[in-house]
Amino acid sequence: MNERLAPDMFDELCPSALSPIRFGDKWAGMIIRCLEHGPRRFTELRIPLRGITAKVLTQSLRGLERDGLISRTAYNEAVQRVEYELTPLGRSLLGPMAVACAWAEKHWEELLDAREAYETPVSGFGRTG
Amino acid sequence: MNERLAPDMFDELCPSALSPIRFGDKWAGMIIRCLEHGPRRFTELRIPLRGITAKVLTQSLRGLERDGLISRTAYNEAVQRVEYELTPLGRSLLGPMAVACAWAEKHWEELLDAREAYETPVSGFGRTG
DNA sequence: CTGAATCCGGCAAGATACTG
DNA sequence: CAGTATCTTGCCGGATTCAG
Repeated sequence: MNERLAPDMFDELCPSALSPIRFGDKWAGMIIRCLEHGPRRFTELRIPLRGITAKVLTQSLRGLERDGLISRTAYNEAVQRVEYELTPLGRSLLGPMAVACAWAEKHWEELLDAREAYETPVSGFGRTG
Repeated sequence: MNERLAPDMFDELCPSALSPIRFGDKWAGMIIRCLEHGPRRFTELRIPLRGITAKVLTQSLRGLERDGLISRTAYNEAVQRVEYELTPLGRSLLGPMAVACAWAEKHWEELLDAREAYETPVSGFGRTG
């Protein structure tokens, strides 16, 4: 169990501003998903969160810890090791997250259309017409 | 139907940063709730959203409109009147919002406890210990 | 009444460099 | 490996003022 996190675990434009539903800060939702199947190490988390800097990842993890959604465990070994894991409270968020994802998936086309329609108003009869 | 919006429709510290689930920007979730039972006027919306400035309300409304979640209708009458209303897409968000609210209500105490515990680490054995 | 214009402070997010 | 320190930039939210 607890296989490697795939580098392409998330879509290229994730987190997308197109979804109106957010969990925590910019990266929190993705981090929670990464922890869904067991504890993960700091560096391990950086793989699917392409390009996230250590500082930003630390910030987001601290926020989740503060909210009681994840726990942090440091091991005193030869090689430094720190693991993050979902708390029961954090795990209870998976339900609402699934609902949010289902909604986004179902209405993605509508969201795209709305955005496009707003950007290109009909023949100039926009707000100023 | 479509009674007045109560000034105390929302809790005093709403929107609260305590809930990790957000809908749109800071005010979007509350605006959507305001529109749940029918169209509302600009000034009418300002009542329950205590103290929101016209600029910020306009911004949030524009964002919701851009996302296809609400529609805007201006009436050419003696007194200027503009109404905002949920689109079917916007209305479809009420489900996920109910889920989010139920989650927050159920786990509110845990969230408070987590926050408090994080602020006051046990006898100094905090991160730096 | 329903905004638009302008200005501002604060904070989020990232780049970069450094550390135990 | 798992961060911290520092700096910079951009955006968010709000105050104030003005307009159709």
